[in-house]
Amino acid sequence: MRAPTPLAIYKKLRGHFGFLDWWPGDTPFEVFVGAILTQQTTWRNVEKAIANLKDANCLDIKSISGMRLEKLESLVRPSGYYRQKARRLRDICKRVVEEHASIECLFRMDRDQLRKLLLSYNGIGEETADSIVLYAAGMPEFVIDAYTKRAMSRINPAISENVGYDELKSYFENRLERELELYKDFHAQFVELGKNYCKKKMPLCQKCPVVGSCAFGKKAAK
DNA sequence: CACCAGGCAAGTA
DNA sequence: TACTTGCATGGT
Repeated sequence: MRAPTPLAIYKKLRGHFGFLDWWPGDTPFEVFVGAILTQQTTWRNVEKAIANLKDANCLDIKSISGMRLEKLESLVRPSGYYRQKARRLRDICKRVVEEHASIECLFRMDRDQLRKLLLSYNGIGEETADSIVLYAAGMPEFVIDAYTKRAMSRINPAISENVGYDELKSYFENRLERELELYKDFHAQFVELGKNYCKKKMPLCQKCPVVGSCAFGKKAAK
């Protein structure tokens, strides 16, 4: 049994979970902030932080870039690592305001240039940069995260859970059409799969919707 | 109680 | 280059 192709995996997930209207945010800036705050944290906690920023009427780049650090810390506290995140978020917003005036201007950049610029900010790594490019700027950039690595390592024995970020990203991009809605929904499907069927404590994905093609599941079923 | 969540950057060898 | 460590709240 050969490992399923990315498109075959997507079709199975899509059939199981349906289309996921994922990471909606009222504005691109809200998505941008959410992408940074959600690092190594549950979305539930990020929602609290975002709600705090909204309640304080501060969910805009000017407010955050000029805010006192202690105030921003108190607002984003529920998202965890709050001191690091507050400082990094503020510094990133400051740089965007100073060097690009607005998020809208930033997002008018070429896709590769935007990604490189985002990576140059302290606090934005590969996954966050790609998430921002894909969901906030709306450009097709495939996102890899811990769930994607874990799920793929179980679905395809040739892929290690410790696979490099760029390596796995290229694996998908080389086998899929570069299409915005596909990239957005595929990543959402992987997160849904991860949360429901592919957690660390669930080494055998018996109920996994991709189980028919999952080597790990078949091995366990024997 | 222990363990984990949609990472990142700085430090070490 | 490749590993290790600190960061922190909130849910199960």
